[in-house]
Amino acid sequence: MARKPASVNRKEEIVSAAVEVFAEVGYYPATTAKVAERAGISQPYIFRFFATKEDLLAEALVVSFRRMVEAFTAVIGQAETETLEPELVGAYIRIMESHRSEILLQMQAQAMVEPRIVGIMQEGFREVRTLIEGAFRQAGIDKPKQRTLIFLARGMLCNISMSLDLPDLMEEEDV
Amino acid sequence: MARKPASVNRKEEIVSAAVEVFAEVGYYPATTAKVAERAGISQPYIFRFFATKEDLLAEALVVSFRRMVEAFTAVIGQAETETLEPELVGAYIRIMESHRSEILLQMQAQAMVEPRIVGIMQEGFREVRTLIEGAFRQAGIDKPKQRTLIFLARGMLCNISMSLDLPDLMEEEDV
DNA sequence: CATTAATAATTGATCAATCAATAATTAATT
DNA sequence: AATTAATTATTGATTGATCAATTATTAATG
Repeated sequence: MARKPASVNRKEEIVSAAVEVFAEVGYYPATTAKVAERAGISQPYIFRFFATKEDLLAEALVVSFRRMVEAFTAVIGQAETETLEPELVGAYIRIMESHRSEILLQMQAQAMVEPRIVGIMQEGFREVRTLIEGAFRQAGIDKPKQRTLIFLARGMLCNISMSLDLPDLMEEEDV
Repeated sequence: MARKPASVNRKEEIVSAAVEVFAEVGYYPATTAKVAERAGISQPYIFRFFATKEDLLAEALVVSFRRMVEAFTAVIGQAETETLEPELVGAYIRIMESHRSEILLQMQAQAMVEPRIVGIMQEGFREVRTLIEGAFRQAGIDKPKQRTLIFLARGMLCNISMSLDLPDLMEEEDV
């Protein structure tokens, strides 16, 4: 077989492929062979970069939380007090559109029991929560804790609405 | 091996065992052997009642939604308008306490892609949503659609808080 | 030519599902 | 009532497939 030319980003390419495949078929049913195929490399070569499939999942989750935190941080850095919350909502919607697979993967991980994965999810949630609440408080928004809870809760329902293809779930206009 | 005496509830016993085991280790990593052990029967005997492991999952999910709908229906049938919403919240919390595993299983299924499972989840969510919104509307609660969304959203965040052991996530008292 | 990047081939374990056999129960027959 | 026949409930043993992970090789690069 013709060999693939070397790449500096091999590791990132594998993570991106993994996120997609894990989201498409589910982490457990997903095979490392499929991930490799998506990344355009051979299956064993994944294990040059990740000791186990779970390591790969862990890295994918860390990346997805990092992206989210960076997106929110950018908004917080430049939004006016009045528009802060809707802009954070907007940022989340943009992530859901541009990185749907990462959200789908996070959803899977929310129900996993592997201690390592639980730890990463705890850390990710705590970081996001702290960031949002701090921003609300900073902006002088009333009842920041409560507003943060509602913000996160809506996000989680929004995920389900997307994953199960139930747009009605997010309808809120009472006429 | 000494045979187990016949039981009329075999099927329900298997479903209950499956819910527990699926919740404890995850649906995919869970083996039919573990489910059988929990149910106190032999592994192959599961397949007398369920053609596939997925069939068993499907039945478990249907059961879990039925329980939830029944609990909410009972509250709706007897609650005063003023206390309707808090009582529905109370009913949900009681389910989370008494049937934690069913909630954990629903969470897993929220991110699954198997068409059959997606269908069951869609139907379950739609039924719950319709039930709650109808009750809010019936009770003359203002903005029933919006209130339903918030109710469901809180429920979903509450699930995550439970599954990831992050009680802080549901703290809402601003002092 | 030595090092690094990559693949091919293989393995060992796991598990859903099948199949054939047996224990328990019920029904029929004396 | 005892005996037998038929049916149902349940298990033991096995299989065929799948897959993460390892090892041994080969191609590229500087």
